[in-house]
This record gives sequence, C-alpha cells and structure tokens, in this order.
Amino acid sequence: MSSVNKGEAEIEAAPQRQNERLAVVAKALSHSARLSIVRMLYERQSCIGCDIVDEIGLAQSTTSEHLRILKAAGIITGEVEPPRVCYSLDVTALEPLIDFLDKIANKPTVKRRRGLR
Amino acid sequence: MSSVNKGEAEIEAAPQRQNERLAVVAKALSHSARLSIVRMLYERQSCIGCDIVDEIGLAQSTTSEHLRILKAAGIITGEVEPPRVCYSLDVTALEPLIDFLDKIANKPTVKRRRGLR
DNA sequence: ATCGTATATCGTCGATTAACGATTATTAGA
DNA sequence: TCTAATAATCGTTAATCGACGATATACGAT
Repeated sequence: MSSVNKGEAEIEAAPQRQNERLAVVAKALSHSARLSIVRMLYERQSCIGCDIVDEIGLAQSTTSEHLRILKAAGIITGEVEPPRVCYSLDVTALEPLIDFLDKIANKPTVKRRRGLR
Repeated sequence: MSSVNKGEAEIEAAPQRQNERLAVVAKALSHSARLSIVRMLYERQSCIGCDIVDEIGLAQSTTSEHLRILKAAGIITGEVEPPRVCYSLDVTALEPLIDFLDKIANKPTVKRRRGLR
C-alpha cells in the first residue's frame, strides 16, 4: 500500500466520504428553523441564545437542539459567557458545499471560465 | 391591505417561505446516495435509471425513491424513453441555495468585493 | 447561601425517512 | 401474443427526526 499508488477501493471511497461530509452540512441546512438561525447570525454578526429562542418561536429545548445540530456540522460556534452562549457563524464549514454546488452548476468560484455561453 | 404597504406579518413571512423552499433543496442534497446521483449526472451529462441503480448499489426500489426526491426538489428531470427513463440535472433548482450560501459566506457571485481580506 | 437567568440534557411521543422485497405497469422486440 | 427489460408503487420494518415539558447545570448577583 504505497502512498503513491492508491488501491482502487480507496479511490472509489474518497468521493463517498466527501459525499457524507457534504450530506451532514446539507442536512443541517435542511430545516427552516435552522435556516432562520443562520440568517439571524448573518444579519447580526453574533447572537445570544435566548434571543434566538425568542425569534424562532419554538420551545427553548427544541431551539437548543437545532443549535446543537448546526454546531455539530461546524456551521456555528458557541462561545460561553456564563450564563449565556454567544453564537456566531463559521462559514468555512459551508465552503465544501458551496464549491460542490458551484461546480455542479458550472459556475467556478475562483476563476470564471471565459467564453461560457 | 394595499399592495403598496405590506402588512408586517407578510413581510415577516416572506423569508420564512424562502427558508422552506431552500430547506427542500438542502434536504434533497442531504443524503450521500442522492449526492452520488447528482455527481453521476454531472460527470456524464445524462443517465439511464438502471445505470444509476447499478452504480449506487442500493435496491432498485430504494434508488427509485431517491430519484423521486431529487425530482420533487426540481434538481433532476426524467425523460421517459420506454421502458427507460433518462435523467439529467436541472441546475436552476440549485441556484437559490447557491445564492443564499454565497451571500452567507460573504462571497457575492456577481461582483467580488475588493479589499476583502 | 440562595435566587434568577440561560443552556443543555433527558424522556417521550408521533411523524417521517430509508431500506427492502414483491408487485404492477409499460413498451420494445421475438 | 408472449417475453424481457425497466421503472414506479405498495406494504412493511427499523431507524431517525422534531417537538415538547421537565429537569439538571452553571454561574452572576443579591
């Protein structure tokens, strides 16, 4: 198993693992309450949990669960300022998904191809 | 209720409806088998259903269900060529999500801001 | 030391999802 | 007309999700 010549299985598995990572991020974004949270954190640049609870309009425990899912996907971070937690976006977690979608939609992010269309 | 002056509730509801539409697309992309299908359709530009079944490695009925979900989200279209169906990507369905993510990640698609970083 | 605030966690419930095999169209070709 | 190929649908099962209230935790302030 040299590092130069990867086995076929390994080559096949690579996009699969990538798909799984992308799926985690997409799943975190697949609920409107979580999208509301992301929007909120985008508009104000950071936000205290209880404000999110108020704005989302779900129970505190439910909102906390949504925050947990977003945190698990790396999309937000929470800095504890007892007894509060100050949440903010970490957009680096979105980049693999953005790159994937840009590629699929034929819109390279970095260099736009000339002569397209 | 003039059309000039929207009620507050209506203004509030607009992003909510938008969130729900984005959530549908994100949910369709939140499973690695469905991402595999999207990747496949990106690499070859279109594809017959049974080829997808072979490559995905799930049961025909399961794969069919994943295709249905992608179709429901508008991400793929299926042209029937009995007894086959030829699937292809429709990237326009991805654009609202791409625009949203670009905005969130502070990377405007059209004009890149200068002096960033 | 107690109280109040903000969060996280637990347990529970119903709804939804993912997977499968079996069955049912649908149509081209023998 | 019969058969083979392909896809969709149905019924079932196990797992996961989303929501809630109740409870636990952590800490500042009184």
